[in-house]
Amino acid sequence: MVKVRFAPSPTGYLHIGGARTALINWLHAKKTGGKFVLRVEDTDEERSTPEMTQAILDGLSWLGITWDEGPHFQSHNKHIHQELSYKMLANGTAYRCFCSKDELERRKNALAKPEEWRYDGKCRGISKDESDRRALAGEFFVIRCRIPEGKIEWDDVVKGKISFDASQIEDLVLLRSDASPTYNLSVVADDYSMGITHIIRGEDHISNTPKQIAIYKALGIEPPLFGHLPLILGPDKKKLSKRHGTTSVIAYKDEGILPLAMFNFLASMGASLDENRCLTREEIVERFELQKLKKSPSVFDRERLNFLNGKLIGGMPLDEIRELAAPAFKKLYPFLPFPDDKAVDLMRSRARNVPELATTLYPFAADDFYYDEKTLTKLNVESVKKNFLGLIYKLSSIEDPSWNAAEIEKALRAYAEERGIHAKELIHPSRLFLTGKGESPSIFDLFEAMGKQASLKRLERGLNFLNAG
RNA sequence: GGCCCGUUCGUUCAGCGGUUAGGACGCCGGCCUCUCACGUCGGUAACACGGGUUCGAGUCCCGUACGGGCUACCA
Repeated sequence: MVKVRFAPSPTGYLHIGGARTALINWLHAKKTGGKFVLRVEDTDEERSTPEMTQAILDGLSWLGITWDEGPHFQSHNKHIHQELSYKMLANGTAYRCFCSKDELERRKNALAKPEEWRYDGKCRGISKDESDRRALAGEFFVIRCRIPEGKIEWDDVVKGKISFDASQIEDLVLLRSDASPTYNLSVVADDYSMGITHIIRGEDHISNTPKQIAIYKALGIEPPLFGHLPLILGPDKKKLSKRHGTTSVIAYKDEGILPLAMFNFLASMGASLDENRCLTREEIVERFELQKLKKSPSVFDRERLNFLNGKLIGGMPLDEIRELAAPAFKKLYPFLPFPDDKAVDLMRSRARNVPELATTLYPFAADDFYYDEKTLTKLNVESVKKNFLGLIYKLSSIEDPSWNAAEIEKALRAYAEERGIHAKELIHPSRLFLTGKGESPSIFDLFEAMGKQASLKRLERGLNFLNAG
């Protein structure tokens, strides 16, 4: 059975890249009927915090990524990892290195090209007896993995064949001088003990893979399958980072991005889904194929995320929209009543995110809004002063039960004809008075959704405003 | 510097030896119309370069260029 894992280190929020890695793993698990396990790589005690762990969990949950197992904490397995390194020491695939950091640094800098430094294997040849003796005597040491000669290669699930010459890989440290296990050791140990079948992670781990394969082999274990995902780039084609603005996935929640939109967006990077709408998670699972992922990196395109989000909002069931918009509205305007469904339904098509929708709902709840300056200056003030009292009178003559878009339109157009003016002369100012904006949905729908009383009140307010000013 | 990975419209995803190189986002224009959005119709725009292989190459191979990643007793 397929078993995959997402193994973040809790040293920061769940960022876009991590979220995508998690998502791909999740999709592959779902697609194959496998399991998705969550493992927190908290072995860096300096930088790991419980808050960050929680933040990552929250991020995943928000996206709708659920885990079948875990979260496991890598730090809990420390002693197992230590034992493993001693096992390697015993079978000769690892050895003690007594070089101090300073000494290593010195040797490195002594090189003509220090940047080409790799551990020189100085302690490789120390005999077992001498090694034991020095260790016993209390000398500090690290345990390093003995990388055998030859090639280390694997068939990457997404990239294809990748090959490293062992000479390029240094004898990496397995156990530090404080006896704490190193990342590569811990990862191998945990992946093995958890029965992980596919290690799907970011491309930035490619160079770790030969090291880990070497450890698997030293331990006499068959390595799992590896798949390395291309990174997500910023608009400048560099690895996405804080410099590019928001990278924490959860921050998009506050920007009004819906989890499903983000899910679609992330799933579509490097994969071909239906580009034109938001799919359900199930549909995405159906279309997903690990082997078909693109090998080259993608640029994070906020425009497309927005598009997807807008599509999602436009096509959602009304009650779902209300549930999203109501809290957002409450947050913006704590003391105002939330407008009814008619208003929500009317305004949703032009909103690309939730806060935007909430903002446009304001005129339905209150009438103290400002008028858009630009639209105001374009207004034919004289015409309004001349005609609006009559318009208000005309509209007020519509009986309450007949207050609907069709009737209102009939009345307004009839009135325009009576006065010998174009309907636009009434429509545009009405729009401004009703919403404060120069653009809105159909004015007649607006009248209807707002209700007779509120509509007329807003028209009066507008007229008074112009008369006063 | 070394090693590894990559390279189709501005962005994104198709294309898997024979296509007028397609779809989407963005942008521009038309339609709809009371405005904006939606929708719809149309337009813009790409195979990094050079060599091979082949009757034929975006598609296969090799170089070059460019981009990216890694190069810790971090993960």
